[in-house]
Amino acid sequence: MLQRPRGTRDFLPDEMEARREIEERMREAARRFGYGQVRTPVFEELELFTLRSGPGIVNEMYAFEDKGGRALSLRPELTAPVLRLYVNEARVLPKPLRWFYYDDCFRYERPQKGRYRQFWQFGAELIGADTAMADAEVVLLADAALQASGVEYELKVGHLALMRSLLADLDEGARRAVMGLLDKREFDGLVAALAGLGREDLAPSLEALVAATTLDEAFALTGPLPEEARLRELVTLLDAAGLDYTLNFGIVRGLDYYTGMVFEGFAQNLGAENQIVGGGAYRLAHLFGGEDTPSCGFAIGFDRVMVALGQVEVPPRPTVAVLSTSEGACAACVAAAAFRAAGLRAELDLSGRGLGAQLTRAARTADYAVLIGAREAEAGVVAFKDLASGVQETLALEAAVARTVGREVDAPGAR
RNA sequence: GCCAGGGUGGGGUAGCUGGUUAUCCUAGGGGACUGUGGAUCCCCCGACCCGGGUUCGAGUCUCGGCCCUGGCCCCA
Repeated sequence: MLQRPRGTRDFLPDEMEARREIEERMREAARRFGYGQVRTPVFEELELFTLRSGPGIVNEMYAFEDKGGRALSLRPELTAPVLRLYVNEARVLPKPLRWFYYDDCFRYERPQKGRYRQFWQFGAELIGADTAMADAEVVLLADAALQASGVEYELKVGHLALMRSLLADLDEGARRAVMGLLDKREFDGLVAALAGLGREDLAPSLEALVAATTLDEAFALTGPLPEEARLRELVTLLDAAGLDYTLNFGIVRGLDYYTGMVFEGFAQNLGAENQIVGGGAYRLAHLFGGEDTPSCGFAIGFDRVMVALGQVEVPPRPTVAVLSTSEGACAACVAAAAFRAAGLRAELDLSGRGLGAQLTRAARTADYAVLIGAREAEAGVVAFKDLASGVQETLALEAAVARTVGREVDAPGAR
């Protein structure tokens, strides 16, 4: 038997309902911030991603050559494609651009909890704004989307300038190594690495910076920096907005194009892969041939949010089972159409079995049953049954539809 | 790429010191039941991941592969 490719998943209707529900809540959050959706191709020129992330990532990508010999790859992330879109198509649009996206990405990695080879990202990019308020807006949108989903998580906000100022003397390779160790809180390794560089003196202040939880603590370690005023303003804005977060200057965020503010969010019960959002201010457009444009964005690991949420309660939609004998088949189709037109879910019974058997099935899957046999068809009425209460009435079709519209559905114990 | 634990009907499982027709639950189909409820009863359907080895005989032991789950690495 054919198998689904490794690291991919199939989604059945119940799970899709839950995913669509959460997607819709995030989408609505973005809309309320004035963000519009963009969509880019599922594959791009390979170079787009190596320009952003370095040649080393080719191994982790679904890279391939097409029949014309072009080096392409399924997208492993969406920030680079969206910025490529901006450079290609949208350079002259009035700034700032407020865009969001929800699409699938592909990485050739070893699957584990919350990590799949095809996964979905919900994210946003704010392009062409370079103020503390722009930074704040992006963090607040990320939080709004996650809050709307209902996931419980911890938000950490930081700024790269502080750590970089402490490491300003180191060459790039050493700086990367040190930042990587700090990101993982590997202080023993850090001390050893600094010793190898002859800079043991940095260890205390670096460890203190990672532990710092206030701006005053952090800037006491670094001294005054040009970024200080904007960072202080950002914190003031986030606090005024009532955001629940902590400051953390140990956030590294991998790559060099992040320029200032950075943030990450972590959820519980996710095992080793517990980061559900990451973002920050960056400059990327110039890599793709555009002007050097300040941008800020984030990406939410949608599948991880779904794992962290567990069961998602989707508002029930009343279902009408339309049951009929052969004499009532035509009337049943008409009745189903009337319920559908009223916004209900109407399911015809296709079994051709007796009404008793049809009702047995309906009782498990529906909230209401409409029965149309020879008697009802002849009289031009329907038998309308509320499956929760057991009450049955003989009504004109319009009256039966009216019985269901706007009515709350009780606990779906009948399902 | 590395490590650990796993793969038995669609889902969940028993069998694991090798031995007749592989257990049970559930789901699915049919019937009792051709106009009224989820019950009950009966019947049916349907599985040992793949390949090699040991053996008279392998779901069971052994080797390799594939896949799953989680962890390491990585995490744009």
